[in-house]
Amino acid sequence: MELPNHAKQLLLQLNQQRAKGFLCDVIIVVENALFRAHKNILAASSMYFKSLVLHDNLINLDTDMVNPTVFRQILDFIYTGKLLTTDQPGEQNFSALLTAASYLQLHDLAALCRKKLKRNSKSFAGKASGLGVGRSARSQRLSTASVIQARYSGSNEGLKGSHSKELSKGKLSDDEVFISSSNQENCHSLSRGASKNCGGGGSANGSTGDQELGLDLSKKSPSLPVAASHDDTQHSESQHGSPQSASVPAANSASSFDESGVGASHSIADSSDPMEMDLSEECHHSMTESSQRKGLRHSSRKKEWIKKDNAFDRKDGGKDRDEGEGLPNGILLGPLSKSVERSLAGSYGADLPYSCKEEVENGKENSDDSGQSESESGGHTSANYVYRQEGFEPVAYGDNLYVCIPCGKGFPSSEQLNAHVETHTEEDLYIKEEGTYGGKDEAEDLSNPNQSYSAESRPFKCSVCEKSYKDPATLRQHEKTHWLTRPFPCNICGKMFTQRGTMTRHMRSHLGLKPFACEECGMRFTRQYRLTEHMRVHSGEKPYECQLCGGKFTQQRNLISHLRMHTSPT
DNA sequence: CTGGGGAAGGGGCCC
DNA sequence: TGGGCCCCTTCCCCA
Repeated sequence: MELPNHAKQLLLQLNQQRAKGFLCDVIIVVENALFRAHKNILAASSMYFKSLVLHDNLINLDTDMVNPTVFRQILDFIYTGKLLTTDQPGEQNFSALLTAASYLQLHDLAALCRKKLKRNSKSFAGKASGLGVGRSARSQRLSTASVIQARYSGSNEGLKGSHSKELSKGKLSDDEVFISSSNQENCHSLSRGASKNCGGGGSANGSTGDQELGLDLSKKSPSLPVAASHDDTQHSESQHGSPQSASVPAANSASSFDESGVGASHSIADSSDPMEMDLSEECHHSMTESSQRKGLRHSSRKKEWIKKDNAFDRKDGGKDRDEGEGLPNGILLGPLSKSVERSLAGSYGADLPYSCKEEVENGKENSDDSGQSESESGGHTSANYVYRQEGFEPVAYGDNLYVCIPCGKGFPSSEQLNAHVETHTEEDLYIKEEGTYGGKDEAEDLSNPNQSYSAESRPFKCSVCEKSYKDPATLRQHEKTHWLTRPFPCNICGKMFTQRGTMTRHMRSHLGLKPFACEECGMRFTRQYRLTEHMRVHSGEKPYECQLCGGKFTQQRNLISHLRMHTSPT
């Protein structure tokens, strides 16, 4: 007995899950693009992947061996068994595919490509120029090898693996020759241990030297400008979307996020399949330049690397704001991956401490939110950066490395993401019922004093409820209370908050930070207000008086609970 | 044992 | 970004 389509259906489901980011537990960084996938699938497809995903949730691939376009094809191939063609000329594409497949130990795919190339052209070796790499397979191989040697000589350890051993034995296939020259393994292993060896030392992006310090870590996340200058095309509509109207990528190529409209000159930008979350060239370059001009801030007007200064509380022992400059764990690839990996090497595995933010905004709430989010929620030991894509909803916010692809919301853990994904059965990300929203009850709404304010004094009205505010910032702050997903997670317990201040305050309780001390008794408090309240114990002041019985209280809240006693039926 | 008050912790939210 | 205030809740003490 056998279900004929079982495997196919299973793969289909998995691919759909990949499209949604559901249960994805690994991120593959290719040059400037992120791809999400399932470890099991990758491990099943390649021994190389298997070794990579064994210990890491983030995989950096050697950009000399694979570019985002090719990797997207490969990922699609892994999940579907089908090789989708690109705009690239066939030979170039297959050549690049062969290189990448060899590198990734996807032997079936490599064989397929070889066969295809042989069929297409007998002179493949002389003609083929690597896609996006601009070299022939042969020269690519050689140059890569030399590059690797220059960069990593003497640093092979840890995962340095069977490939190099086999290479030394001279029994490698073409595929395997590539692999041995990959820096991936080195970086991979180093990233878990002493990734500094991968960081300042070399960049697979080919930029010179020290990218590790290329970020302007002192820069705080700026407020997001309004109105994107949409470059064009595919996803401009999503720029106008509220959080729930984020573009939903097609499921057949689930490889992450679209960056259409930017980086058009990039080698992958002309792909018809808008799935990469691609750090655009501009962004990437700005980083590179920045790294080259260490300490200088990039001048990209449109996109920028922003610091997610997430030391939760400076007063409370938050790390120095510029600590990132001295971060020890340089990562091999570009700044994003470096930072990602660095964060992965940190205390809270899934942190995405850096990202590139594009200052392209629609000026709507979601944009602001992302901006705010970017400046918030962070590990207590790392600065966070978020890559913000033009025309795309907020993606990975700080620690929220796990991003729901359909809506673009980020989550600090895969569990939370998975829980969130299930909510997509709901039409709306807002809990919006008649007269009830966001867990608030009607009574509270009706008692909302704000409603009595005139429209003149409070012109900024919430689109969800009837509350209105004096300024847009407060309105934005308020509107977050309607969101299903709270943007500010606690890095310790994962609890989510609508406001950073609340999260920061919450973090104090984790760490026992009580900056406010009573001069009388030495008792310490997490909040000034508590100290003020407490001081009444010493002064004997009881400013809160029950109008019914005359009872006096030091705390208003105790008066309130006392009043309940009066009013309760019992 | 129970209920009330005192004191405090923590979250929500507006300013 | 932090302060301030509101709310809910808990813990402890005591009558």
